[in-house]
Amino acid sequence: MTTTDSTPSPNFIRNIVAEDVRVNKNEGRVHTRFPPEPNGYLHIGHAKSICLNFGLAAEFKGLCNLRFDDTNPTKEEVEYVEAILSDLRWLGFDWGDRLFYTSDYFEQLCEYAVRLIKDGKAYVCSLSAEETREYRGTLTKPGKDSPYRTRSVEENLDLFQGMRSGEFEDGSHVLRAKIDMASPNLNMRDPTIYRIRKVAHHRTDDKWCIYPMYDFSHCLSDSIERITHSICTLEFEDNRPLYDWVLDELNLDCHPQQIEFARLNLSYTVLSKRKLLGLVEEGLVNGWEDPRMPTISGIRRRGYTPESIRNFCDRIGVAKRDSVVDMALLEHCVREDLNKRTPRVMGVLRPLRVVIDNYPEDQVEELEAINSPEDPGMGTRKVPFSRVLYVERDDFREDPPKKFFRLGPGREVRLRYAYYVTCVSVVKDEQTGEVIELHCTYDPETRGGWSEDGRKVRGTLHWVSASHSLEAEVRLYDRLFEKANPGGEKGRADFKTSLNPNSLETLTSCRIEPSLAGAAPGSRYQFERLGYFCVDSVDVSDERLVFNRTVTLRDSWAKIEKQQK
RNA sequence: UGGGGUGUCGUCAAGUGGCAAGACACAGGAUUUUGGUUCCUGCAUUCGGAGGUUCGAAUCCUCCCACCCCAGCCA
Repeated sequence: MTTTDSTPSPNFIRNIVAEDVRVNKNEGRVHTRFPPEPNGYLHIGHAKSICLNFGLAAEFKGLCNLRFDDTNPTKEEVEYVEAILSDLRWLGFDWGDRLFYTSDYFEQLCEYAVRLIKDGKAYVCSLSAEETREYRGTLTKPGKDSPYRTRSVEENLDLFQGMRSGEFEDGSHVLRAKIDMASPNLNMRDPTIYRIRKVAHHRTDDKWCIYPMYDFSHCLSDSIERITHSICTLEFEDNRPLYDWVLDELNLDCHPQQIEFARLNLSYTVLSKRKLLGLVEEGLVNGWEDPRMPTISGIRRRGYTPESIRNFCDRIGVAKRDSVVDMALLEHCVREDLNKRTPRVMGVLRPLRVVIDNYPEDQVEELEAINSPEDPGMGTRKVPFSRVLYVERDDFREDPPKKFFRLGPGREVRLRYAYYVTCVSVVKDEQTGEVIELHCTYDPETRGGWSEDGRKVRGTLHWVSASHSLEAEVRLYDRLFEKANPGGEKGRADFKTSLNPNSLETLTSCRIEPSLAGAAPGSRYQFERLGYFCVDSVDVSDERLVFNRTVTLRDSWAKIEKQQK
């Protein structure tokens, strides 16, 4: 559990709910719901809504339902409902026995529609989609009444029954609410509430060929479930009068309050199902679970913890203004969590061979290493040391710049938990001039990395024993987009043009310390000095270790180096 | 140029007539066998702008400006 779980920060929705409870509105009940449409995978933006809805219910000892808003069979699939269910469980939320589907209510919804027709509040309109658009008017010009608006109740009842029983083709008729074609709010210009779709539904199959629209079904589903606070995003503000209209006209005793908040935007990525689906369909990423995706399943595979995501959602707040949260905050949250919980381990991403000239050929020492400086309770392990090692290529410079504390010709550094070593010579490839091997000497008096004489070394390097280390593949992930706001830029440029071509770098010859043999899929480690990594949960096998880099460690040397340029 | 919303630090965000919280980021410094972690310090005399009310305004009033959403038989 994270420390912030119990201290929610104030926000306007919480204030509304707290006040409602205080004055005993809804008999003091708090009942929210999370209502995804199963037309894609959940992303971090949904996590904000999930944490808000479930969090409010928990805080005020209420309930939160899970409801699949499955009213459009052309876009929805069981694959998505299953993915959503497993993402929600992984995030750590529990809806008890309150898993619902709007499709559960199709019969009841249909009865409500009939009631509206009988009350003269709805009519069957036989305009084509295009004609409907023309009749609707524009932002500045009022619409015109449909010629079908004055059909009799009997005729409407008959036609709607015909729609339901499959007598008509898709698009030939719709059921519309009779409100006001001159309303300045376009949503109130006789909105469509039922349309014909002769398409199999993932749950009701071909039982229905008419499906209710969002504006009709959502408020009614909320009311049926006796929801008290119906929380949605800002773009539904204009739909609120319609939400209220339906419930008022039907005179329902349970009339939930719709409250809107700003959806999450995150820098360097996009959070829209449509755009994410585009990336998946065009093969620009490897599916919804690609570790670069801001989807819950992508983030999970990347190595994030549910706790870090929930903590992030608590920290970003809830408000009505459009905003873009810095990706650095998400990264901070996962580092904070992983720092406390992961064991440290040594792995060399880009190996450079090092021979310790004065170390006996056949000798191997088992050196003790601490598993976590954050938690001594995690104990220690043995790491083998021998004459031939690998260190990180980045840790050697033939011509070290200022403030470079690592290895260079003639320099002495500490090998973590091992010895002080001094670089005595450099072997280069005759053709390319590339450094391919270092020769060092070690000081036997510094075993464990301490020196009796108190002399100091500036740098401590991670390393592995060449013959004992394991080969591994490591995937380094970076931001998916180069632009901070790829979705929200002005102008016409396609968001995909700012995709980061270097968002994935695969390293195949990495060397990992032997304690990682058989590491479980999904298990997380800190590779010292490099970052947090997890064993990939998809591409694993007995003979192959694959790691995903969740996030780098903060790197103040990188900043210094950048400043020097 | 219809309607609905929103403007508080680089980025989020509290604040609802009485001294502008906090977090991230950033910049310094201390500790450190991870250039990690941790710790300390600094970082909005001013709240989109201009007027007004008031002893007192980010909060109330007036006007203006900017940005976001709405013309699916999507949600």
